[in-house]
Amino acid sequence: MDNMAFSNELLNSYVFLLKNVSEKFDEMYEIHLNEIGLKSRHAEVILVVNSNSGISQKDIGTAVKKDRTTMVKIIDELEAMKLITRKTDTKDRRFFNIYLTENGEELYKKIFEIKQIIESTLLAPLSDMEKIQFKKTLIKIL
Amino acid sequence: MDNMAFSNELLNSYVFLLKNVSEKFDEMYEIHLNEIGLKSRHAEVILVVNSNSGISQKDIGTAVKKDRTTMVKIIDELEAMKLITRKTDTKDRRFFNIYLTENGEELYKKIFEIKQIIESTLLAPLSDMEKIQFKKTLIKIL
DNA sequence: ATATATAATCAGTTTTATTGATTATTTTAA
DNA sequence: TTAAAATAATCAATAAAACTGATTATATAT
Repeated sequence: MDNMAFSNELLNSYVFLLKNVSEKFDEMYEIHLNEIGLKSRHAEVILVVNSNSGISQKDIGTAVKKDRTTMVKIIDELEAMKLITRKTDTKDRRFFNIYLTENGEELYKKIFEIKQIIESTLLAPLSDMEKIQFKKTLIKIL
Repeated sequence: MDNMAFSNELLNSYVFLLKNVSEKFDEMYEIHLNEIGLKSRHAEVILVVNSNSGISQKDIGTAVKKDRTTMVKIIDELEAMKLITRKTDTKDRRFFNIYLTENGEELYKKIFEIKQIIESTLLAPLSDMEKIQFKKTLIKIL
């Protein structure tokens, strides 16, 4: 392309800006996750299970916006990696309760560190005030 | 899930907030695009071609982060919809120059309107000052 | 002239997620 | 209390999107 920089029209569009900023975070996130042998869909589930120990597959799916059959696959993968365990719910045996293993908890900590690194790297151009305002604005939109 | 609202930990993470805000925009964008028979990967290309008339398939690919073979497919689809045309570059016949048809230009206008609607809807909770600051911050991060 | 490089294309594959049917279990309602 | 309806997880088949690697046509460099 003659001009690889972003065009004025695009720089003027919130949809475009958000998409690109979000992708920038995602790309960096993915690179760091690959280094610890994870894909982002695994990390995502580990984060959810960490803050909702014993959650069901279905509810993890709701949280990460994946359907029930996709969750079976992802949970299978995480179980094969020994990062989570399925335990049949004693009150309702249709459910599995999902828990992090010790390895899973350690990996959670690493994922958390990665998040911190990415945020401090990519938000470096902002002042502290700007960072706080940025977060407030994002929460307002959500 | 017991508590479907977002957890404090997640609300405190820029990665998470950005991802979710960006998804919120995407979802609404997709709904509106479906109404005019487009997928977001088509709209994306129409926007690029609109502001870079005659651009090559490869360079569109660079702009929308898709590889050469994927671009062949998407351009084929857009051509079948009569929204763009391929014309062999007279200076270097390895290239196709891609142009919007009249239909394509009309659809571009609709896509632009959709963007405006989405932005004014989703950014409604923000004050004018906040909107301006938000855009400045996004540009700084990019 | 010959070798190298590049844009577009095609066939085949991979990845990710979906649909629809099935099993096991629980809840509802007659 | 028992038969019907509902629900969580699973499985097989399929779909959608993108990629890999080989091929063709053309252009550039030595």
